[in-house]
Amino acid sequence: MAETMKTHGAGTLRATDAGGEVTLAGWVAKRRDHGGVVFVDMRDATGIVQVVLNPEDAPASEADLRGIRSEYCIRVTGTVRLRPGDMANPDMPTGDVEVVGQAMEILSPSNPLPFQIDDRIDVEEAKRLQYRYLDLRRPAMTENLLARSRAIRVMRDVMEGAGFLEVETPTLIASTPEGARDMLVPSRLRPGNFYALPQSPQLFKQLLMISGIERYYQIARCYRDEDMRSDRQLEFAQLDFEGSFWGQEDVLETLEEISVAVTKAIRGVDLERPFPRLTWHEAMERYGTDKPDIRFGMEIANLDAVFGETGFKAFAGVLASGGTVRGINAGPLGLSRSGLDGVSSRAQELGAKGLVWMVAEEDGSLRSPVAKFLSEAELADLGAAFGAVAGDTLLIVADEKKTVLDVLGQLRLEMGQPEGHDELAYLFVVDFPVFERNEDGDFVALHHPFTSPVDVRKMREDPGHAISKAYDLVLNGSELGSGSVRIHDPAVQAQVFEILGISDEDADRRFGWFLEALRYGTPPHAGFAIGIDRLVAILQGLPNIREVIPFPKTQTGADPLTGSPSRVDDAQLRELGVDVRPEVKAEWAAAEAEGD
RNA sequence: GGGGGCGUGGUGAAGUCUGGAGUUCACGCCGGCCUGUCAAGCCGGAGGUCGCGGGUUCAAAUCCCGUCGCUCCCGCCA
Repeated sequence: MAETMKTHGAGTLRATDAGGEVTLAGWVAKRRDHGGVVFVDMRDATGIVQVVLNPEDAPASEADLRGIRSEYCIRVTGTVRLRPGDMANPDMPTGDVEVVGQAMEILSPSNPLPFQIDDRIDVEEAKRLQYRYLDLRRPAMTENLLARSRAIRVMRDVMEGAGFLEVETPTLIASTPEGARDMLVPSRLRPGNFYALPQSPQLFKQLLMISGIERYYQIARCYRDEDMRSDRQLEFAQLDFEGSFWGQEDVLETLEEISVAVTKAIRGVDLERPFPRLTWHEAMERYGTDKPDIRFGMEIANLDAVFGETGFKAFAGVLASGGTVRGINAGPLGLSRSGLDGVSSRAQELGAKGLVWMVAEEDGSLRSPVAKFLSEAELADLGAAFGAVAGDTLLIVADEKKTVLDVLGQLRLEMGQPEGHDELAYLFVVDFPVFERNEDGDFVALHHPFTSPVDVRKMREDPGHAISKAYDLVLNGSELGSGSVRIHDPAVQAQVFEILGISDEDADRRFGWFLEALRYGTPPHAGFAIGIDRLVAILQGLPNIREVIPFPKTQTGADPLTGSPSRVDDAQLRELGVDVRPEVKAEWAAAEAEGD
């Protein structure tokens, strides 16, 4: 690569470079001025190396030599040498060598810093985002961007190797009010009209299948105008791909290839294939969630049979009304009475009416406030159902099924989820239902309405229990992405819309262009989208995806660095044919009066 | 839309419960000394609207009300 201002990367120098003359350019990560000799830890994109500036070598004027400060941008020409005596620093990759400066020039001084650029120092995230360009100088952040770049490159390698064509789809598209809120962009050429930013390239990639592309992929930027979380941003990146004449197995196999390659590239670990698979039903029954963390056991046990004829009124009542009794063996928690009561109130916070705890004793009995209401046989069966050994804590919830699974699934995570990220548990969740009921009791698509059912006739007869050809990829309890075999038959698509309560006119108005396209020899096709931010964050062992996004938004959608989002001139709005509503302007005025 | 946590010199924290002089610690910054350090060391110094507004009180970083910002979570995210 052409590089006229420097000959080497600071972090690349090794003992084998000793004796050579180098020119480095980078930043002052640390300065240690001994009055005579000055040590400078010099950092560039490749890492850090120690530079020795000795006044006897006259590498610079006395003013420059004493004047350099943290984060000054400097250039040094000098000789690489092995560090004398026992001065090697085993904690640095470049610690065997140092650069003896013969010439040092200050390329660009730096203001005093708003915070120290040091991986060992915690700084409030808002401050980091305000000065993100400084935050990104930290080696840990550089490392995150590197991991991200590497992940994307490996994804491209796998896709290109498999004959996929990278095709870009538009980001100014029609709004389809379904699913997440759309990010809207007003149109100047058609005042009062709006584009939406894509929540995913879904329909465009299906169009590409109809176009005969057969194998498409894209590193796609997607937008969802919903509230943020540690694993959700307004805009995010996905590896989106789709294949014609493809089924579920083709997609899952490709996903394994991608996951294996990315994990190898970032973590240096070889994953075992095939990945475990759970049906959606199994995942819900055993883990209380559709994205189980299977790095630990603590599976949910169904206790309905144990309490089939119980005299314990609370459980009997729940069972009589169609509910269920289930529990988890949380292992040797060693909690006091008040600690256990704390777990109980946590369960109530999560929506349970109550929680029964039991502790297995040395003699095999179960200690619990409700033990006196249970028969010998019930207690024995319970211990067996949980495989309880002395010291184990059993947590039992009785309620309607959804509540029980919700509460136990969450408690399971809170009691058992491992802290670290050393272990990586990928799995596929398959056989999702086609529909779920919303709060009004209407059917809504669990995945999206273009997902193919396994059996069309069964779907018509009993939509509530219909299985779809949809699947998710899960890593350590996080949903990395989802995909499905799509509907390629317009008649099936019409039936799905019908069950969803979307009238022909509605479907035609919103998706007519797409339904029309389906009528021109659409190949069977299937695909997937992997959330790149989440994948890289988990592989890097990070708690939130902002760490792997160079310029993320805060939870309220702001960028503290650039000040977005911001108000715009009335003149701009007028051109667009839109106006800010009076009540919003009133809020602005009130805030200004407050001196905000 | 709702719940929890946080906001104190440039940075991070303690102080807040139980009101009593802007008090403390570490880092950074500025100056001095110092030629082998590597989170250099020693000496000295500067630096504050305790997020903001209101209230209670003789007295508020501390108690009360409101508000803003950041964050975690629920809702939401087909």
